[in-house]
Amino acid sequence: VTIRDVACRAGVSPATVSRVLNNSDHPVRPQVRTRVEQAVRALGYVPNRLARSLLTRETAAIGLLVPDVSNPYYAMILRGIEDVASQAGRAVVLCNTDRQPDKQRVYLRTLLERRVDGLIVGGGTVTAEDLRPVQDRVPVVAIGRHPVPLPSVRVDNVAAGETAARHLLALGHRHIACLAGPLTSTTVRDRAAGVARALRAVGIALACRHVVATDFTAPGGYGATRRLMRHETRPTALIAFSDQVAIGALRALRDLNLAVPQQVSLVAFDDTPLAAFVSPSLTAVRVPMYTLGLRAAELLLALLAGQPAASVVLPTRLHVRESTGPATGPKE
Amino acid sequence: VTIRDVACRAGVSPATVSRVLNNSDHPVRPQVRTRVEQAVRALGYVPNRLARSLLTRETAAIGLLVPDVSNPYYAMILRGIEDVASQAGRAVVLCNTDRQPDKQRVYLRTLLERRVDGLIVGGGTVTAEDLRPVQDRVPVVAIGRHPVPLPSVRVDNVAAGETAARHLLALGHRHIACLAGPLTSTTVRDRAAGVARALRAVGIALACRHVVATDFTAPGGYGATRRLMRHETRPTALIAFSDQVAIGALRALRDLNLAVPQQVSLVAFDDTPLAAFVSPSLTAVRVPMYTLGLRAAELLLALLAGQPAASVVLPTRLHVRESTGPATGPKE
DNA sequence: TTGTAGGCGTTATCAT
DNA sequence: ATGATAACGCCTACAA
Repeated sequence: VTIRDVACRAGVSPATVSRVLNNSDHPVRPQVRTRVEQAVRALGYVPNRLARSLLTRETAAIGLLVPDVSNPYYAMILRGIEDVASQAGRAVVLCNTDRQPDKQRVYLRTLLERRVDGLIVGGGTVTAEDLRPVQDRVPVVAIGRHPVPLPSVRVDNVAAGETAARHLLALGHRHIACLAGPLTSTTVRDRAAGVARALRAVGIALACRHVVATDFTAPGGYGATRRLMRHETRPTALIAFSDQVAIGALRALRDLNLAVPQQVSLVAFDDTPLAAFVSPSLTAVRVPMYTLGLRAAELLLALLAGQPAASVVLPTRLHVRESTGPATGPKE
Repeated sequence: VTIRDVACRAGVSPATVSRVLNNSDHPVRPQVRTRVEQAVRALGYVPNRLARSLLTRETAAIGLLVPDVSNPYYAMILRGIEDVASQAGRAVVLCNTDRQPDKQRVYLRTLLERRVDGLIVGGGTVTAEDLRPVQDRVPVVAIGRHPVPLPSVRVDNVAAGETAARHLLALGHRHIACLAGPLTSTTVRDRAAGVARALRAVGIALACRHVVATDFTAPGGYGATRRLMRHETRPTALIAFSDQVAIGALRALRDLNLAVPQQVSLVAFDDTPLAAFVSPSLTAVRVPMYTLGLRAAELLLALLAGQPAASVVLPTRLHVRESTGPATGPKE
């Protein structure tokens, strides 16, 4: 059932139906308008956006490329994006890349074929080469720092890393290690750089083996912690690059009979709702994930509206809770 | 740049280009084929799926309606769906309904306008009326039990509820309460029904005030637990309807100086990766969320391929960990 | 083996 | 105020 059928039934032309449906500013006699509306209802007519898009060259769809939505970090970002997109009448097409270059390429390609109006990329792992065929066709907004120059919404992860490290340094910790995420992630690298910088500022070097790569999961954090704590010179403080990793670390430390924070302090990143509820509650650097998505979507919409792109850097803040404490002062 | 431009540059007709691009079984001279391929590359031609879809009446897109992707439960489901969809060359359009009827209606409508090939609904909150205009246009698969008859993929939540309750009964618990989710969710109602049934079987009634509604979050679980434990007759065991809720409960119990499992036992639902890592680790009924999404997508693809729809019921299993123990036998 | 032409469902332009 | 007509970019009979 097409617009012609409706036109037929209402005894008008397709053009008129179109005008009624789109609340066009073109004048339509009220009589006719209601006749059309009745016909629409009677026939259960649902306009075909494909046909419309073909003509208008707008799909009202945006693509989202992230490593993995089952990671709460990206799930929250996605929620922020979808909220503003839907409010603007736009649909979100989701793609999970798992940080795999070939997946990324394929997804980017199909998103272009689908003629999304714009897209948002996260994870910091899309290359300039992947993006070249995309960038001059549709606006692209990045979440997080990307190797490619792109309008972006991000937090200053270097500063955040420094904040985490300084907190521990202030508590007297000198042996600090990182439970990082995938080392291909710019976010991970920036946080590690921040930690390293804060340590260097007080004359401490962050040894390579004190930055343990893992994935952003609790099991990953668990394994990384156990591996790390095997070393003869155990760190007295850990910085986990996500809440999930921190929760895994917490369990590993418990299994190793290391009390948190009495023997080992732990700082987490992200600060999802869980951080405040686990025991001990996690001292964490809050990253405003929902807002990250929200602002990214807003930025993209602005670009689509022809407005200038102003990259955004959102603030992070350290929330001190139970998982950090003074370096074993009493004993040593 | 359209297919005509490519045709032009390659010195052939659009039809030939189309045949090359779609690997049509229609014969094309190898020479010509490579000429076309070169032209495609030279021009950076990206086919327009909208135009294609308009003609073929297939968009290779599927819609997904869930309450909230930032809930790990749905995030995992989404991941499962997206994995099989992308493998089948299909895109997933995500919609967050927040269980709000009007949002659902709007989304269903726009998904129809976009001519998705089919859709998957989760959350058990879509009504028959909402679905009527949809169902006879595109195949719909449900995740979880729905008030509407629909091919579905689900777990037996009644049985799962029974399992959880029986575990506690076997440990000697007689005062059992539920930290439920939104009572509009069929999943929640089924689990509660299962618990009630198991209790009834041993002559215990599940009082209304022992089923506390909340949302599926840690703060929600925290608040619900505190409210519940104010009662003079405290339950000795709690059943939380998600891991998040359970983690909130764990914190509330700690704040109330109630030891888990010594004074209060706790069973969780879902069993996300976190469950095994928090302390005490959670005895939980595992719900295979990823598989739920996977199978739902497979079911939808089967329907789209014209194959018959066979609803699926996935098994759940109780994983006993640290959060449950015998009812205060020694003391009472 | 290749090309031509018609149409998928809309909207925009130009008449009326 | 309404209608006819021509695209939008592609696929697919059918013709050559």
